[in-house]
Amino acid sequence: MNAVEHAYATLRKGILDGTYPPGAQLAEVELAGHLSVSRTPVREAIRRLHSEGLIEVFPNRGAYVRTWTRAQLDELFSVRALLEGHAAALAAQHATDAQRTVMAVLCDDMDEAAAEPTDIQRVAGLNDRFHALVHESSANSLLPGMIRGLIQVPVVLRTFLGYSPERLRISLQQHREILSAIRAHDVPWAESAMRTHILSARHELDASS
Amino acid sequence: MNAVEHAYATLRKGILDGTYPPGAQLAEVELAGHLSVSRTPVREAIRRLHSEGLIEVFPNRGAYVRTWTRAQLDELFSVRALLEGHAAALAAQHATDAQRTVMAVLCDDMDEAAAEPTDIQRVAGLNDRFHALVHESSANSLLPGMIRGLIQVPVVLRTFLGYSPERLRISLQQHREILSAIRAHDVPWAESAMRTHILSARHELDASS
DNA sequence: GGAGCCTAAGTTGCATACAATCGCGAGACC
DNA sequence: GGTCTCGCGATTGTATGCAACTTAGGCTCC
Repeated sequence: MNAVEHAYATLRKGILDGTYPPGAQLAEVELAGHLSVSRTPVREAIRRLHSEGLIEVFPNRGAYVRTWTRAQLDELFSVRALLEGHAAALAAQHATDAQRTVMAVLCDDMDEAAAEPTDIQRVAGLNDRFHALVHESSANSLLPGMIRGLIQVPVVLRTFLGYSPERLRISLQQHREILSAIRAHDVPWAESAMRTHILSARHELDASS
Repeated sequence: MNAVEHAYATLRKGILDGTYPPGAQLAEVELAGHLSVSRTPVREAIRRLHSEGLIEVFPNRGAYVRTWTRAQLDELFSVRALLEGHAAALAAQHATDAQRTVMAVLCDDMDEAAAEPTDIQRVAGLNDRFHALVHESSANSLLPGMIRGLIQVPVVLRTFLGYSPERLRISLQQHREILSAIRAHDVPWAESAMRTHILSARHELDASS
């Protein structure tokens, strides 16, 4: 793997898993030493993470892990509901049979993984793949990239981990409903089901703090 | 101005005004010489433009001005209608009196500038400011940045320049309607008027080719 | 004659050295 | 005692040199 990719992946992972908590400074020389690369690829990785909104950059003063306010997270979920709803609507029109089949398999796998309380991490991974597949099925070349920039925010990813078994069951049921709508080629239903799914998660976030 | 900013601004301008046409290669050494800076800031500017979707980067093979297909432009306008419509809806709820006043002034200025056929460029500038103000008035910290990434595509910017006097009049009238809706705090009206404005522009683009 | 390889030129990727800028603290002055 | 200023340490910003990769051309071999 090339140096930039290595630095980018490691930094991103560190931000998401809390190694670099919100507000922490990302000093170039320190990171370069830690990653065994020079400052150049570190700088490039930092700029890339900045463009994705994961970190803030102050000219001549360094880069810091971005902090999110409650209000910003609410805005984020609103926009996400808008875009993911649109993606689901398009998926209801354009998803291929193969894509529908994989969605069903992912739903089954999630049910299975959810039965084991220790597999939460695995459920989260399958959840990501399910959503990514819906975006991809929209046959729109812009949406996946735009949504990806939204859902990688740490808090969004961690939302899933705090779910109760009951709440998790509801979330998986919502996936089933989205899939049903896409299978039925029912555009408004798909859009609405996805919006419900996202806004429901936002409510959970608000309630849990 | 620092070197990166200089390189970024110059490159971006060159891409938008056609100095670097779609598909053209952006060689680092050549640009560095032309801009009187080293390759380092040029590289950073290129990466930034890449993250904004204006150029494509192939690892080890260079950067090229992005080309847009008809289908991608259609998708772009669809997403834009979605996001700008949402922004208008929020603006109807949150715009301040001062912001509404400036919107009205911008509409007046556009009418004035549109009377002179030579001032098309000025109309385009005022149009940008009007839309940016609506985004800002949404009181949402994510939307302006996301929409900005969409509307800076060369073809989108140039759409305006090809308008007939009659078509231009319609566009300005649509601005007035959006403003009326925002003034009336009528959320669905504002969203709908903005969507109409964007999708109408998309139709114009389709028809003119 | 055609396919494959090999070499060389040109480009990007990365490392390192130097320059510019910022922030903080010590000191002087009011 | 408080405030302003100067200077130093630390960090980012930029330039340049070398390494690695890609590609195109010509050559050899089949």
